[in-house]
Amino acid sequence: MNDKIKNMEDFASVCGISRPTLSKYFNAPDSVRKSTRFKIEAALEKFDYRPNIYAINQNRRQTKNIGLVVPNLTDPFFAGIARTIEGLIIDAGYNPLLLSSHGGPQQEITNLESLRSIKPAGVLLAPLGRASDQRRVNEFTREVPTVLFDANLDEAGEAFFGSDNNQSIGLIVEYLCRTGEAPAFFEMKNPINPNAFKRRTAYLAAMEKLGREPELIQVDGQGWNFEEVGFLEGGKVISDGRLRTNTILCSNDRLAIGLLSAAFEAGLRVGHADGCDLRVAGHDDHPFSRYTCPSLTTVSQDYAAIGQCSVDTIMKIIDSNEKSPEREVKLFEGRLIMRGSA
Amino acid sequence: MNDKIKNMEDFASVCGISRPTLSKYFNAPDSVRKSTRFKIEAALEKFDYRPNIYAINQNRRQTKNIGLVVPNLTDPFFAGIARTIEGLIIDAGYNPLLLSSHGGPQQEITNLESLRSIKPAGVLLAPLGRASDQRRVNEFTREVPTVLFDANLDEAGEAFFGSDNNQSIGLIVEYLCRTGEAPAFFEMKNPINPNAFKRRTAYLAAMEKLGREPELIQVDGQGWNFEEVGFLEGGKVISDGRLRTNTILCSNDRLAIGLLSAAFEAGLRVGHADGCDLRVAGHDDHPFSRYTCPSLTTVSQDYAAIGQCSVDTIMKIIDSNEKSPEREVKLFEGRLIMRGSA
DNA sequence: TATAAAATTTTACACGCGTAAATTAAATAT
DNA sequence: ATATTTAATTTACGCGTGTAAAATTTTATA
Repeated sequence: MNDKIKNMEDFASVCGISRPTLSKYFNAPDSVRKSTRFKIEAALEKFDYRPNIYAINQNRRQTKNIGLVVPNLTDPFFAGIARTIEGLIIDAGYNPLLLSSHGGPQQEITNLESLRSIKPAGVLLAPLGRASDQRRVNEFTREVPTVLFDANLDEAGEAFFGSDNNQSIGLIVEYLCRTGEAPAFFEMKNPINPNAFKRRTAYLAAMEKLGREPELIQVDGQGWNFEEVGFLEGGKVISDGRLRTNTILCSNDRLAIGLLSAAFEAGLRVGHADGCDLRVAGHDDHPFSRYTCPSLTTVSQDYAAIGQCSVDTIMKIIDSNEKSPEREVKLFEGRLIMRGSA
Repeated sequence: MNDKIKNMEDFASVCGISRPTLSKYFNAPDSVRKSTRFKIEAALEKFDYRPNIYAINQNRRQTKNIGLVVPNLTDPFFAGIARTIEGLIIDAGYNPLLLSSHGGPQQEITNLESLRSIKPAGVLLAPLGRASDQRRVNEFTREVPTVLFDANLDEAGEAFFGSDNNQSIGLIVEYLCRTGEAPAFFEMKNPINPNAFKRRTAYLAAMEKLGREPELIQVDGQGWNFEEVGFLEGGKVISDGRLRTNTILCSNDRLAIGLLSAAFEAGLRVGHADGCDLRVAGHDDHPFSRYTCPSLTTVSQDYAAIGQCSVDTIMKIIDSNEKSPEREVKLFEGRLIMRGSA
């Protein structure tokens, strides 16, 4: 009892059973006789043995690891999604490995490479999108079962689940047009974030459908400091008096947060009430958009559903152990979140 | 050349060298003769062999893994720190494993347990603080070389590096007193986040030192939704007219963000300019505090230094392969960030 | 060129587990 | 009580690497 348990062999002997049986127990506790299960669990109380994870993974045909790659963890939006999906992976009996691409295509590839060495059973990838190194991502998805979410890439992975930008942007454009002046669309000229181009296109389509003249406000700025871009460039737009409308729809909430800050400093009153100078709306229902001044009108994405669907699908692929014949694509609808800013 | 390389043996033969030499190369490329290094690297171009990480870690005395545990990744403040430290770990030639405790002591222990099975060379832990299961954290730190940062726990780990709350709170209290009315201190009655109690104590000490009457505003609220608490409870404080001063120092920026939102909705003008009703200050220099309305006056922590120091120390411990005789503690000074709100 | 030093190879063993086939023991059904 | 099913054991092998010691080759030094 006072000797150290070093491996499964030792532990099997103190349990009074054989090592292969023990191995079976650790892989599926219910697959052994009840009486032996009690023996094992009693021994587990006394000794603090746990199987060596490296030896396990070296010999298993498949690991229980699932890779989870998001574009940028310092963006609370992705941090929230990641946490949700992490939970779903654990519930499915797998071990999530969370990696952030930090907004860069190089890091994205590095993440996939480092996942490859971990031999994951599957990967859930929210790619950077246009910025991604498509060739190398495709190469990866041919070798490892992968489901894309949030942003799509041509023919990469077994499936894609994301938001229907046409529907969600259409929703808020319609709302804005119905309740006031038609919105201009505020975005970065060369946006690095996923879905930016989709949203631009969706805006143009929605405006055309409503018979309104679209107005794109495309500003300079690099990288992922969207609040800063919204603040600096939004400030210029305001002070230059370039606006033909009093309503601005931002490509995402973080740009809107910066723009709200610029409007505040310029002394503009933002909102839909009488006496307001400007209406501002965003997209994503960012965790902080409830607490901007005024609170931000936006569209929320159904990330519970997208996450659940992504995890279910990767599990199905893993279990069936075969690539699905056709690539599944499913888009989820956004929900209008009406608040003070528009 | 068309046969698959399955292991180091196979790869050694196509390189024309022995397997142990190859093993040596992968562990330290410069430890082999230049001519053989070229042979290996030429072969690496042709074949896509990479050593099996599970076999490696099973046989090494030590893995190259470093655990990195933060209280809550959905808080952009911690997400930023985590990213910084991740980079430092990689630069040191180690493999970071990032885990978030999601604000809960149970998850914190789960994280440590799951790290244990990975047999990390060392762990950098930003604990929950008062909420932590101290006994079990201590148990862990006795078995695995651990450096604490951000929040301290009695005698846990080999070292602690964090901010000097006395200095930083003292700094902003002094500033606020010097430029206007003395601040009340806004915080949660039962705060779950690290450092909250330290800051309360620091506030009381700073006020006493300046000969001012302290005023604690301790509000209800649970969990990590600090913005919501700041908004809801701050709104009550404002509407109840409970304030004896026009200046509020919040325990952290996220509370301040909520409070600013409440003040805005109540029609109060926040800032230090003439005609303002309220001054609000925070602590941490949260990534979004630049873009609140008005922008938030706060104190920034020196996380570049804290991160660097933590990584350097864990590396020193790993290299020397011995527990340091005494527990090192080092506190870094904060810097006043003067902006519009106070 | 002889010698010393460094790098490499050979040999051999270890790590801790998964897994498969054949055998034995126990639980369940007849 | 016997036959049948189910579970456990035994035996044996494999996974892909680290690592140590001794023997050999290559390179650097004198």
